[in-house]
Amino acid sequence: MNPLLAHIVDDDEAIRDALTWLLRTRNVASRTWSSAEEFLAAWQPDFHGCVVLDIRMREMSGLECFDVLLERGNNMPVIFLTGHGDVPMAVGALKKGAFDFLEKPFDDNALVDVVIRAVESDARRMASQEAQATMSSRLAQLTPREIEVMHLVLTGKFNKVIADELNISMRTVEVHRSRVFEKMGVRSAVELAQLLAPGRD
Amino acid sequence: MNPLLAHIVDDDEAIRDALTWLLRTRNVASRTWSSAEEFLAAWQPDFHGCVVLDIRMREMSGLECFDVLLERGNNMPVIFLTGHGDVPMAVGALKKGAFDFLEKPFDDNALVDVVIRAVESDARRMASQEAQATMSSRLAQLTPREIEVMHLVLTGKFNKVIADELNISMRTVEVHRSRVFEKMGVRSAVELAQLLAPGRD
DNA sequence: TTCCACACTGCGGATGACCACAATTGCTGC
DNA sequence: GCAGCAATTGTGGTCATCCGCAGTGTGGAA
Repeated sequence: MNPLLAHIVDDDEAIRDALTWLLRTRNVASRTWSSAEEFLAAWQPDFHGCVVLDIRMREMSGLECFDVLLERGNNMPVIFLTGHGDVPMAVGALKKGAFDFLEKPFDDNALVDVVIRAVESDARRMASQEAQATMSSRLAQLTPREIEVMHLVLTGKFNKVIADELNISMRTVEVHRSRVFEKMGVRSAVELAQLLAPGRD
Repeated sequence: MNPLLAHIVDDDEAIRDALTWLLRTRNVASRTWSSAEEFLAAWQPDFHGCVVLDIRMREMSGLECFDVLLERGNNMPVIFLTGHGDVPMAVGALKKGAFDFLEKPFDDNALVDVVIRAVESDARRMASQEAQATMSSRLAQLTPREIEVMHLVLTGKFNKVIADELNISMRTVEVHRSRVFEKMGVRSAVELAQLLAPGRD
């Protein structure tokens, strides 16, 4: 259903092939690109899995490619490979959010383990992001006034108080409140609060 | 009120003094130790600020010291300094949660900037941890039955339904519910949900 | 102009939440 | 045994919520 997938960006065909083969034996599919430019041209916001990125490549380097991905809002974990890395480079990459930073020659199993952790991490991210997308689409259905009322409801205020603050009648607040519950698919203010505040219990 | 504080662990007195002086000019206080052992012996769970940790020291290394801190549940950001670090060492430290990893010779201003970011980050952590501690102490005051009822209340169920599920009368549920609100310092189920689900809006 | 979404309001009733008053049972510790 | 806490239940009343029914007004789209 959700195939594990690694995006391999390296200008060395031997590395690409070796990695692809290695990952296949561990049940992870691969897509390969021979340059950062090529990968970036193909990249879409809905890409999932992880990125294995060689640092030293002709033209655009892996680090530059990473920066572009960050600008574009990429969410996939990025694993760097390098033969000539130094400490500041590794530190900088990790602090920017890279998933890992491995030096060549690397242990095959170690790399595959890292890739698997990365794709699994991405799968978890996708799952939580999906729930969030549902929320956003529901919130988008609310009228401005409904959103306003919803926020006040979420503070635990009585309808009477909300009515006073908005200078409208209690009945109107009730109507908005009811519509909010209906559109958000909940049956009480508590459920709404839980929905808008995930990760609990 | 909350003095910015750096814990400097380095067996080179010249470095300790230089760092202390540098930080003082930027309004950050320092405490210094000449070995990891000495620092660990003094360490208390309520230490705050940040740790500046040299990696190569006689006896216990900075990395070993870091591991001990992690076991003990240290929360302070740890900044590593090293003259002979390598990439795997830096990557390992950062993935374990180190705040930064700097190579000597380092730029004075850069280090001070990092330290300041670290102590500020710790101050934020302390603030949120404090709120969480308040929560925990309040939750600790609840009886088992009250906690049980609270969880059901937080699902948005009616008192009647909760009563059925626990095989008790509605009146009893009301009493527990009321005590929960009282002990948790809230006035409605929505406020309770907000309290137990921070970081929203 | 007609239709429609949105905001607004009132009335009255059913249901749920909350509370003061009052009380019983069981267990723990002095 | 008695004090104290936790859990339990009932009565009766007040306040809040929820909802159907009914209606007004406004601004934008067809």
